[in-house]
Amino acid sequence: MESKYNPKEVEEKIYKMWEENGYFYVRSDNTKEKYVIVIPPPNVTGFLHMGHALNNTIQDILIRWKRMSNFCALWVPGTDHAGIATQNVVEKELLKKGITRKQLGREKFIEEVWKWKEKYGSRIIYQLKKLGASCDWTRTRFTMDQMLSNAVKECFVRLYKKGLIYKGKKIINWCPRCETALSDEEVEYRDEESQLFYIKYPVLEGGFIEVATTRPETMLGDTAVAVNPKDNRYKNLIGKKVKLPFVERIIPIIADEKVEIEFGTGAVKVTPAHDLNDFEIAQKHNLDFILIMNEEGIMNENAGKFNKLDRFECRKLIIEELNKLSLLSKVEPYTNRVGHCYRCDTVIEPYLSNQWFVKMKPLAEPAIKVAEEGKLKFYPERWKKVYLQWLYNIKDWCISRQIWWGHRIPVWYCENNCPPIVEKEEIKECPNCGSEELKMDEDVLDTWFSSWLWPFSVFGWPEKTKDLEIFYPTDTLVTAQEILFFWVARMVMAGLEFMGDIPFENVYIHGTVRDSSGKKMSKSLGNVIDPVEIIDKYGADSLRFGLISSTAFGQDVFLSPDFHIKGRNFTNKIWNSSRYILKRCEELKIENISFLKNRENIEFPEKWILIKLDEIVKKTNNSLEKFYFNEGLNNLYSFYWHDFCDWYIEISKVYKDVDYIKNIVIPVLCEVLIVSLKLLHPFIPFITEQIWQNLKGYINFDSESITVSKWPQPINFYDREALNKFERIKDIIIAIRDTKTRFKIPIEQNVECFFDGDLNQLEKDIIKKLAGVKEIKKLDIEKNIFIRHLAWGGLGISFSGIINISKEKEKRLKEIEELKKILLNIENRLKNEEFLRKAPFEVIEKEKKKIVELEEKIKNLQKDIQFIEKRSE
RNA sequence: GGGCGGUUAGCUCAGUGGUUAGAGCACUACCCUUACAAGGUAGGGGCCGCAGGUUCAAGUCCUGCACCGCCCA
Repeated sequence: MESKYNPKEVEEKIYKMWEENGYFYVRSDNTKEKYVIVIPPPNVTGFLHMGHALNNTIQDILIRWKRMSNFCALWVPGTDHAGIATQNVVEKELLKKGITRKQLGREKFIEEVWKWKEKYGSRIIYQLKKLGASCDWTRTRFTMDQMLSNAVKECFVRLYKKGLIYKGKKIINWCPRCETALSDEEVEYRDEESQLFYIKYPVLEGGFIEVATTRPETMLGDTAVAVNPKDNRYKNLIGKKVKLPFVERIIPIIADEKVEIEFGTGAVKVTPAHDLNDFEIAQKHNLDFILIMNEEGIMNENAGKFNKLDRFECRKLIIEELNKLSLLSKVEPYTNRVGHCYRCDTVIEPYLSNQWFVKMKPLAEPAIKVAEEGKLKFYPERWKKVYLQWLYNIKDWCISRQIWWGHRIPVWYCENNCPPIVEKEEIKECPNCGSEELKMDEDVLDTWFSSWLWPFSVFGWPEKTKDLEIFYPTDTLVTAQEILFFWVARMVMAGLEFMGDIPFENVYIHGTVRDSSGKKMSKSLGNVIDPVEIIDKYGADSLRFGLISSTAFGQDVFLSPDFHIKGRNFTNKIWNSSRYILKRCEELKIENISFLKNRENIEFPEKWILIKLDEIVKKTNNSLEKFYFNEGLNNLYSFYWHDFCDWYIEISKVYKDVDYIKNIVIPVLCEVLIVSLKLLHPFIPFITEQIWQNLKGYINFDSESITVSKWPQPINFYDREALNKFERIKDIIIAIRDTKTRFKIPIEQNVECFFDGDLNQLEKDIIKKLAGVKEIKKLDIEKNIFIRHLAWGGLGISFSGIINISKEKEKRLKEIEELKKILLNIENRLKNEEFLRKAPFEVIEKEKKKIVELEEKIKNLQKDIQFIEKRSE
């Protein structure tokens, strides 16, 4: 084994070994208790980013832990077809060759997308493997697969026949760049510094009425001016007519309570085809709906002389012209929220359009119930409130998209205006009139309309498959807060609607990965840390360690550029410590080591580390049960590095009795190593597996690979006396080291020591080795020594140099002062009758014990000072 | 406007009412001691954002305020 751990050489090989042995593959006829996770499917166009890395590391930890705990642990992987994003990517590729989508035509274009998918669609899968994700790849799904497409059609038809899907003309969010409708969730709102324009509309009967707007170009589509009926300023104008500039349309001044008296002038222009509020007002007042733009955001013939102008060009020009006509009375700076397309960031246009919708209220009700009743659990729990809030105020979901890549809406229209035909299979003939002139709906469905079926479509629904029967419902969903509404809530609705049960019991929501200043990582900000680069340079284990150890339960993660260093150092530490243990086994030619069966006749250091090991098994289980991954990992880190390496391994070097070493020390070293590796395996799978493989032959293993080994269980091993003995030795060693450091005695220079308590030979040997001591004798103050008074007795170190008396005294005086303060606090606490009456017995006892300890510490420090003073005489 | 989260060491962060508030990095001093310098040993460094309150006991619970971030309208 090399002295430096090189993950590059190891990780790829190990992953291949796991796959070849089929460790992640789960048979449907497995009889073990099952534990199932479905992956949040990444975009097929995607690159692995830090969010994915965190999300999938967490899932991998859970699945590896459960797999080792003898569950039938299934993690279903896959990707989604990301309609708009993928179409955009392929369009861009084609444009490089000078071909537009429209030139190519629908069928040819779809072919191109599939070609692209075949070529690049497995990139993210490959990257997940690099991360170490232990998915059952034989079950990899894609939302455009035959099986999953079938589920989408089934779902659409069922909901349509139930009356929960309808087509309607409504104001929707339109992206003029993607040329499609978007759902409310797909619009990102941002505060933007813009301007509020005050425009004078001439009233036919004379004078003007002034309206305020941030989007003056929409005036071309105005079909009314509205005021609040309570607004005294305008009471006399209600019912009068306005002549709209430019298009010269005569429109009424109407009264509607929705108009805010305080906003702008109190009079608002009403553009029913380009604004949701105005649309609602228009429906109430029977106004006309006039679209003034085409689907690309270019003004149309209804815009009169502004026809063919881009919407923002048009805005500029309108302002200029209004100015010329003296109809622009003022312009104010104004901050408003502007909607942007979540895929391409283009400013969204509210747009009157004929689209398909899902009626959400009836679906939301059962999804609300399962959360309220606690059947569906959220970790951290606060997300339940956010989830419920969204469901309480749910609006209908616009599911049609005017793009080509996706599931085509299974609806056919007959030339004779018969009712639309909604069927799963292709329709050749109108069931109403028999006509063969049928046209299929041009639109495709929102990608999330396939994702919300994911927890059961991956198992073959609506077919009654074996997989579906045993793996649904799944157990835990691990996801980020950003898609709580997009995805999580909708999956719950779909699960309850189509399967009659929640799709998962636990929803663990982790935070967002941010840079160290708290900003989201994004390419445009240039603050991205690329996980693939970290894996290539430092290994997946370093990445996983860094991510998990710095992600507190449900909190956002702020990553500094060197967040992976702790993990790299730790893996190196694990590597070298096991290298040492292996070396010992080789030197002593021991093979087939088994763990100790009898722990009676072993020395206290062995007992101590085994007690600590049992403790860490308990702690790790506890942390994993609660989803406290960082706590679990950090405890393991501290145990492995500080308890095992710093103390036990060092002590293990002290023994000279070969039989004891062979029969006890080596088995203990191996047991602690193996159990630690197992506990660490879910977090850092590669190095733990590599070491497991290296130790084969030396140790009797319960399995070929650590991946499928048995998860450690606590055995409640405890021995108070051994712990006390260990603490005593530890204190003495630290005191000697500290004294040596203070007096500038090199740590490797062996000094003479004096101690007035009893020490057996082993204890003496340990102190000698770990503290650098030549000989330990009975305390003899006549010698030229420096004494410190410990709780366990006086400790002297032979010393002939010069002591900085005042410095030593000062340090101790300061310490005494601090201890006295604490002592006083505790004494007061113990004088407080209410404390004595109300505090639990154990707490009071603890406080009393503390008093004794503190008093002794103070006494010992005072003894130290007396000694120092005497020496300085 | 409503809601949620955060504010703890120089930096990044843990801390699930009950020891004298912790870790990693950085810093200081000494050390290449045969597993590991990606290491070892020892050390310095905190009005736990501010102001009240509840409690025998508050970094932890409650209220208000300030600042930072997010979500929804």
